[in-house]
Amino acid sequence: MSSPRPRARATIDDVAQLAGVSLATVSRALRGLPHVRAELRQRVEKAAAELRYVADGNAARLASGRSRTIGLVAPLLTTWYTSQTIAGIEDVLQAAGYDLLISALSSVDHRRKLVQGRLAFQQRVDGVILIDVFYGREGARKLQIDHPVMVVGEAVESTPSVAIDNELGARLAAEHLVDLGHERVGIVGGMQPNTRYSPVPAQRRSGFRKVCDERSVTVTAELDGEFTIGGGRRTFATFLAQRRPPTALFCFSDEMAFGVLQAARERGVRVPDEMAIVGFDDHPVAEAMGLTTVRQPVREIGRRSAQRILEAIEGSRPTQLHDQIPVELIVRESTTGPSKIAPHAILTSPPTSMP
Amino acid sequence: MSSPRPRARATIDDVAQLAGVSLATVSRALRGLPHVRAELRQRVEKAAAELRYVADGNAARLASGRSRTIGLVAPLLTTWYTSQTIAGIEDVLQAAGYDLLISALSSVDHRRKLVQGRLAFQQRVDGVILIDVFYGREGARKLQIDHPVMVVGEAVESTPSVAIDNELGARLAAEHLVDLGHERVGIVGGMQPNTRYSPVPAQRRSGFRKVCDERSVTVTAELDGEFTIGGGRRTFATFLAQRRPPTALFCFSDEMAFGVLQAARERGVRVPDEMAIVGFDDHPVAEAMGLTTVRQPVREIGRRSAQRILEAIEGSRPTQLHDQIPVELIVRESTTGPSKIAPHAILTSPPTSMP
DNA sequence: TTCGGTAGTGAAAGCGTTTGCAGTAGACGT
DNA sequence: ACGTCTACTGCAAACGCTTTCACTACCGAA
Repeated sequence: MSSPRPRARATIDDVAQLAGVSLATVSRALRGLPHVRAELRQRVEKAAAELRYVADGNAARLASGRSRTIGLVAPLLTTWYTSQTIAGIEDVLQAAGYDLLISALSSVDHRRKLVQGRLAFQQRVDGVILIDVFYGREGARKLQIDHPVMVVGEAVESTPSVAIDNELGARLAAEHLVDLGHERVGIVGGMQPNTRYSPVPAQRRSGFRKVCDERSVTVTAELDGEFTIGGGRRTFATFLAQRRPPTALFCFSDEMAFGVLQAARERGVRVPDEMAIVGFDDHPVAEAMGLTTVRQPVREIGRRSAQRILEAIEGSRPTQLHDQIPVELIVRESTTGPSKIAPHAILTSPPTSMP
Repeated sequence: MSSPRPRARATIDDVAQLAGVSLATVSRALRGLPHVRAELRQRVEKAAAELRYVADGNAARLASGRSRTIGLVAPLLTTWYTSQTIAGIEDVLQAAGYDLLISALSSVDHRRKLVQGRLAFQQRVDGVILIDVFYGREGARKLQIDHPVMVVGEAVESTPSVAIDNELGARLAAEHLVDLGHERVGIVGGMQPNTRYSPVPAQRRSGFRKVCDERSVTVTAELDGEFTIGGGRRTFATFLAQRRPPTALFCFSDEMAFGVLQAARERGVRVPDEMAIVGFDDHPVAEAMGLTTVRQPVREIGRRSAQRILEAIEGSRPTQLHDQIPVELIVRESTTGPSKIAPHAILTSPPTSMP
C-alpha cells in the first residue's frame, strides 16, 4: 500500500488533467481571459477548487514579468504619520489584489544602497511608493527605478506625487496665532531623520514667516530639532532660555508639540495662558491633549497615492502630476491670546497640577 | 549605427559570459557557496558589479523553492503597538536579508479568508508572523500554514510564540495602586478590534483582580470598550456616573488612558488627586502626559519574534516554545494616593486649565 | 607509476507559469 | 460541396535562476 503522500501543492498540470483540458486553457480560464467556453471555464474552476489549487506566484511572476506587488520605502515605520499612510495604501492595494512589500530605511547600510541608486526589491514590484524619501530632483533621478514611482509628501518636479500644501498649513497656523493677538511667536522646526533634504520644513517655515511678515509679527527664533517628542521638549527649553520668550509656538509636528506640552508642564508654564501651542498633523492624541493643530488627512493621502500608482501601472495617463490634498486648522484648547503677565514671571511660577 | 538598446536587465548568462565561466559557477560564486576558487569568485563579482547584475528574485525563488520573505498578518496596522512590533521585525529581517510581506486584516473579506483557513500569500513566504491574531488553539490549527509560524502576543498551546506576561503586568499595576492606599478601583477593559478571541484582556483582568482580592480592595466595576482613545473616554464617563466612583483606574492600554485623561480634564476631575490613572504599554506619549503605566518593550518583542522565526526556518529546534518578555511598572505623575475629598465634590468642581 | 580521493567546474534538467502561434472544428456564405 | 471566417484550444517556447550529477584535474598514498 502507498504511504500517504506528503501533501504536495497541486500544480496547473494537475488541474488540467482533472479538468481534461490543456494547461494553457486552465491558465486562461482561471485568470478570466477571453476565448474560453463558459462550460469549460466552469469545469476548470471546479477542478481547481477541488484540488485547492492556487497559482504559484513566483512562477507566474517569472513568466509574466508582472508581480502585483507594490514596493514601499520609508525612512521610519514607527511614526504615526507613516503607519497611517501605510494603512491607507493597504486599504486600496488589498481591494485591488496587490501585495505590499515594505522596506524601511532605518539602517544606514540600506540607506546607502538607496542612495547608490538601486532598490533591492526593484525586480519584485510593479511600482514603488516613496514616503518621506526626499532627495529632490537630483535624487529622484538617481534611483533609477524601472517602474512607476509615486512620491508621498513632496512634489518632485517630474515625478508623480501626492502631498499636502505645507505652506498653506503653516499660513493657517500663523493666521490663527496672529488673529489671537500674539506678537512674538516661535517656530519649533526640525528635520526628519534619514531625510536631510526634505523640503517640507522649508515650506512650513516659509508659509509661517510670510504671514508673520505681512502682519508685522516677530518670529523670535526658529529652532530645529528632531520630529519627536524629545525634540520638542528640548527645543522648548531653549525657547524659555531666551531673553524675551515668545507667547506662542508653532510646532512642525504634533509629536513635537506633545514634547513642548510636557516640557511646559514640567517647568510650570501654563498652556495656553502663558504659552499658546499649535501643532501639525492632527495625531489622535492631539485631541486628547486639547492641541490646536493643522490637520492633514494622512490615511487619505495613502489611499490616493496607492490609487494613483495603480493607475500608472495599468498604463493610464495621470490626470495630474502633483496631487495636492487640502489641510485644515483644528482649534482646540492649547491656543488663546497672549496673557498680560510679564514673561519673566512665567519662569518662576510653580508647576501646575497634572492635565 | 545601432540604436541605444532598451537597457535590459543583465541576466546570469551575461555575467557568466563576461567572466568567462559557466552560469552555474556564477550562481555559486555570488551566493558565497563553497567550491569556487577565490580567484574565480572575484572575477565573477567584478563582472556582476560591472553589469549591475542582481539576481531575479522570482526566478531564484521558483528554482529554489525558498523565498527569503516573511509574511505578516495583523488586524490593524495603525496602532502604535503594531507599528512598533513591525519596526522591530524589520530590524531583524533586514539584517538577515529577508523581506516582509504585510497583510492587514482590516477588510472583512480578508478576515473571512483567514478564518477559512488559508493565507493568500502562503506560497510566497518562508514563514508567517501573526500579530494579535488570536484564534486560540482551534483557530491556529485551522489556518493550516505550511511554514513555520510565530504568534506575537498570545501563547497558543503548540505554536511558538513571544508574548509578555500580561498577568504580571496587571499585578504590578494593582499592587502599585493598593500600596498607594486606594480602596476602590476600576478597570477600563476592552477588546481589540478584529480579535474577539484574544485572551489578553482576560489575563490582565485576572492578574489585577487577584491582587485586589488578596488585599481586600474593591473593584467597583470593569467596563469594556474599544482599545482606543475614544473607548477610554466613553468608559470614563460611565465610571463617573457610578454612585460611588473609584479613586483609581487601571486601563488596558495607554491609548485608553489618554482618553480617560482627556475626559477627566473635560469634566474637571483632577488627576491624580481625584482620580489616579494607570495605563499599559508605555506609549511614547505616556511620558509626555505623565502617565504611570506598565511598560512592554514592543520593539524588542518584534525583534525577538523575527529572530525566532528565522531560526525556525533555518531548521534549528526552538530553545523554548513560548518566549515571555518581562514588563515593568513606570511610575509617573498620574498616580498618588486617594484624596480625602468626597467623591461627589469631584463632579461639581470646575474644569482645570490645560496640562 | 598507478589509483582512490577531492575540490572545482560545467552541462543540463528542472521549477510552474504565461503566451505567441498554430491548429481544429464548426458556422456561414456562395 | 467548398472555401473562409470565427472562436476555441493546445503545443511548446520562454522566463532566469538553482541544483544534481558527471567530469576533469590534481593531490598524496601505495
